Amino acid sequence: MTEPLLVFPDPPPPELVRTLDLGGYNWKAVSSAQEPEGRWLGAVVAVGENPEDAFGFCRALSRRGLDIPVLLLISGTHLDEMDMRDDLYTDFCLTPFHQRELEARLGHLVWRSGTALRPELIEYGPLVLNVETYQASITGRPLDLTYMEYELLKFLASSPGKVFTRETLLSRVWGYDYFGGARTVDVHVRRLRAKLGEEHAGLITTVRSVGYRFGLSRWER
Amino acid sequence: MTEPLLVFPDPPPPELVRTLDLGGYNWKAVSSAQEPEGRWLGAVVAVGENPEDAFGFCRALSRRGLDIPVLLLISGTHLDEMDMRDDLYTDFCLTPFHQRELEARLGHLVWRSGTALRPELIEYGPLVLNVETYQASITGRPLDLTYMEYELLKFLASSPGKVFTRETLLSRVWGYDYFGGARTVDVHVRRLRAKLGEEHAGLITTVRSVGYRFGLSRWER
DNA sequence: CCCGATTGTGAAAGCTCTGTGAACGCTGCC
DNA sequence: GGCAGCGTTCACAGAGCTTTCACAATCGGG
Repeated sequence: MTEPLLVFPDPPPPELVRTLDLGGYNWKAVSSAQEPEGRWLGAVVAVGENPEDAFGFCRALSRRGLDIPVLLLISGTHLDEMDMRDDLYTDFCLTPFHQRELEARLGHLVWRSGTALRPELIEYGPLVLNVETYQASITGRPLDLTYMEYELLKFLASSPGKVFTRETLLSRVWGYDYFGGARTVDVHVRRLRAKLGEEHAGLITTVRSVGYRFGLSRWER
Repeated sequence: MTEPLLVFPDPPPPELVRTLDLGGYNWKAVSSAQEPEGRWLGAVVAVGENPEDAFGFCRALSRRGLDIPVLLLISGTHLDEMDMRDDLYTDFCLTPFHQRELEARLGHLVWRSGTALRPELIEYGPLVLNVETYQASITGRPLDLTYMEYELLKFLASSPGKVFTRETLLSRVWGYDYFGGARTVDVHVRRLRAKLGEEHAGLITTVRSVGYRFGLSRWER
């Protein structure tokens, strides 16, 4: 079974339920962004009488670090509410909707999270991470990484060049509710560097007083 | 002026032309994917009687390596044609469309290529600060800045031409509760100037008895 | 042109941050 | 129970950065 879709609000509009069930989707309705745990394929958010409820939900999702595509169901009369809120949604569908259109949009959304957001291979220069098999290799040489090492490297390598603070890494890699010392990150980075080998240890650079960065150390892009 | 939108076919449907012009978009219609040269914000592809024309155009775009978002204009009767072609488009809009919906989708498409694809940059003349990667460069040459140097330069460059007192800089860059001497600012400015190089040291000017300013004021020079 | 105020400069002290080795505790397996 | 692998924590030392200070240079007003 594939990962479920997150649906807001709870209960959702009946015509949405119908389309989701007819399409064979695995879904779960919630009434707050605090509830969802684990992994989600995407979110379908119905904008009701009070648009702020829906937008608040979207905002809470991204604050919690759930980086998933969001499909908005919105009536034409509320279209203006979407101005300047591009960051809160991925796609939208006007209500009342045609069954076929929503199906197409859902399908596209799912396709997107299945490919664009989740490549099975993460490659950067000599480094290759196979997300499916949990294998990593550099210059063809296989890396024997532990679970946390793998997760950390995967997260860093997903956004080459971007600097992450230790707090961000702890919450995104270890879990948003993780409670532990920031030096844990240091130690894992050290072991990663050691396993990458002297030659490639520089793939992970330290940004003093900020955190760590993967790749792009020498002003490219 | 911003980069133009690519529109297919040539001539495009009149109601599309109307929306594009009303929205103030810079656009150009083409009848083949071979024509476009240079940079494009995205593409709007109207699917007509013969859907294969449009899809062929999209396919040709990606084959040419134009990695731009594509908005499909398609009638409900042709929705089935989109099955298994998720890779050819980014978003779609059913025809006949409501002016307001197409505007919203266009806006979202443009927003996407303006942010998701581009790093967050602070630019001023030859200076570029990448906020995400904590990297800075001038005339393409990378600057190796320390944390405080970077923060100070970022703050100054965010308001070109504006003069800041040392006290303001201390409270805004170092922190509102910072307790230290004002000369600290001087020293950091000096090292920034040194790293900017003789040629660009003047980017930070001293305003005697007041403070420092980044960039040239309108009245000088 | 002189003098006080302000800013630039070099060096050194002091502090913060990171790398590192080692130890601890936990878990699952034999 | 003993053991091995893993994640976490800790203490310490070194490196790098920030801040301070004294002094030189510069500016502007009288």
